Amino acid sequence: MDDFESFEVVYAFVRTVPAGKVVTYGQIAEEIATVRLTARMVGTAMRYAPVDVPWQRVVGAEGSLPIAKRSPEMYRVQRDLLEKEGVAFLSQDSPRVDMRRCQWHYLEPSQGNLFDE
DNA sequence: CCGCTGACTCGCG
DNA sequence: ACGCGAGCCAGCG
Repeated sequence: MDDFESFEVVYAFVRTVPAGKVVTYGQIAEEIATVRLTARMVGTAMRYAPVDVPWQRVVGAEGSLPIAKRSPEMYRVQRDLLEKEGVAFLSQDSPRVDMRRCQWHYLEPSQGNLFDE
């Protein structure tokens, strides 16, 4: 899988996501305007991500972990990595990241301080 | 060129 | 809340 030159921009983007924060597949596809991407393609890019790319910080819409359906082992790995970096999950059984606290925004989230915490 | 395949997402029952 | 089907589009045989 060395033909995915366009995936480099995706990897570069993911490398900017700080530990403890996450972004979604759709968000990446949306925020990278230099190349046309779909969430599915971002998924493929993550599957073949180089070792220096924190792939675990890319999650599904609403904080889900889409890999869970295809591979329970990978789900466990991703969840462990995220919890180790301090990412909060909504509950033990529900595999959902607390997006309100952990989603990382490349652009300004908005001008208003939302609910804060 | 055609058809199938996804670390996805959204809308509907 | 949850499964299902449809849309998505670059790669690959």
